[in-house]
Amino acid sequence: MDDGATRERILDAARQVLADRGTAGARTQEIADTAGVNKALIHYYFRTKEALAEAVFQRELAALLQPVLRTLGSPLPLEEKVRTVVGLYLDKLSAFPQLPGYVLAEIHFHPERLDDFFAAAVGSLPEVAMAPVFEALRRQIDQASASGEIRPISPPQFMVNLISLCVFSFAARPLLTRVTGGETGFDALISERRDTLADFFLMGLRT
Amino acid sequence: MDDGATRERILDAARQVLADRGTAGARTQEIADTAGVNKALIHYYFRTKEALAEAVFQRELAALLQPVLRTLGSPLPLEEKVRTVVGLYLDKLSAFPQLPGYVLAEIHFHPERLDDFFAAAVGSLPEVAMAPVFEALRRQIDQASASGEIRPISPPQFMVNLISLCVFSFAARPLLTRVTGGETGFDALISERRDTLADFFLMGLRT
DNA sequence: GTCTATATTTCGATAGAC
DNA sequence: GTCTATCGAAATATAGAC
Repeated sequence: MDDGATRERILDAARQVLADRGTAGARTQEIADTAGVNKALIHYYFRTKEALAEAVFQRELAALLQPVLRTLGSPLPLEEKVRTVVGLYLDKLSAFPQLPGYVLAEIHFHPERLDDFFAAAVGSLPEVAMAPVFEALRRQIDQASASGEIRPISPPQFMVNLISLCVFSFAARPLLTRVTGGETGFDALISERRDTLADFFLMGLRT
Repeated sequence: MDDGATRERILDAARQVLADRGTAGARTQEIADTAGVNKALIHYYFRTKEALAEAVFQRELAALLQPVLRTLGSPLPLEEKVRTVVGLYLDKLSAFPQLPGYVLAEIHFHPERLDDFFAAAVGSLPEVAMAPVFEALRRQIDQASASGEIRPISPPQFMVNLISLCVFSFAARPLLTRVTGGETGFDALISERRDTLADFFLMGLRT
C-alpha cells in the first residue's frame, strides 16, 4: 500500500490492543486484524512483538511526560504551572483513559524499558534529564517559601503529589467506575476534579 | 504433605510471581518452582491459572482496601483518619512495594474480576458497599466545613485524593527509582512522604 | 496428595509465492 | 510490500502411577 502509512497503521492498532491487554496479553493476530493487515506484515516492520511493544511504549510514555516536563520547566509562575498541568492531564487522559493503566503496567512489568527510554527519547540519564525541571521548581519554591506564601517542599515531592492527583484516578478507573455507579459517575468525578484539583493542590502547599 | 498448608504455599508463591509478571506474563512452571511443588499440583488445587490468579487478586485487593475503608468509616476524627490511612498505606506498601503496580494492572486488564470481588468479598454492589464510608465522611466534612475549618469536598473526591497521594508513588516506583538516582533515592522519597503527606492533604482541605 | 509423562492448544515467527 | 501456509516452541492442562 504505502510509504510509512502501513507502519503507522500497525503502530496505531498496536497502541489500541496493547493498551487494553498489555504486552504479555496482546496477540499479534489481534493487532493485525485491528490494523487490517496480515500477521506477517507486523514481523516485516517490527522484528518481534516485543520490539513493537517497546516502540509503542516509548511513544506513549513520551507523550505522557513531555508536555508536563516542558510546563514545569518553563518560566511560568508556579500557580500557573499547576493549573496548566492539571488541565493538560485531565484533557489528555479523558480522551484516552486507558493510558495510565497501560503505561503504569508496562513500567511495572518491564522496568528495563525505562533505561532505553531515557537513553533514546531523552539522550541522558534520567536524573540528568530531570535536573533542569527540578532546578526551575527549586528556585520558585524557595522564593515563594521565603516570602511565606507556601511551606518548603522538595521539587520531587511537588511533582509526585501533582502527578499522583492527576493520574491515579484514571489508573483506577475500572474500580472507580463501579464505586461511582457507572461510566457517568466516573465522568462526573473527573469533571469535578477539573474544577477543584489545582486549588486543592495549591492550598496544600500553603503555610 | 498437608492440610491446607500446600494450598497456602501455592497462593504465596503465586502472589510473588503474579505481582512481578501479571496474569498473562506469569508461568505456572515458575509458580510451581517458587512454591516447591509440581505444576500438576497447581491444577489440582486451582483448576486453571486464571482461577488461581483471580484468587490471588481478590486477596490482595481486599488487603489493600479493607483497612482503609474500615478506618475511614470509623468514628475517629477526620484528621486522625487521614494520619492513620497515610501510615497504614506507607507501612504496608513499603513492605510490598510491587503491590500497587500489580493490583492496578490487574484492575486494568481484568476489570470483570472486580464484579466477582464485590459480590464475594463484600457481598453487595460496590456503590452499596461504599455507602456507609461515604456517609461517615459526609457527616464529618459537613460539620468541619460548616464551622469554617475546611472547604466542602465530596467524600469520593476526598478518598480519591488521599489514596492517590499514598499509592501512586509506589505504582510508579520503577520510574521514580531512576529519576531519584536508585533505590536509595526512592526510599528517601517515601520516607519524606511519611512525614509530610498528611499535612499536605489536610492543608489542601483548608479554606 | 503428589509426582512423571504426555497430550493439546495457542501463538510468535519464518518461508516463499506474488 | 503484502499475502498464504506452515513450522516450532512454549505453555496450559490432563492421564495415570505411586
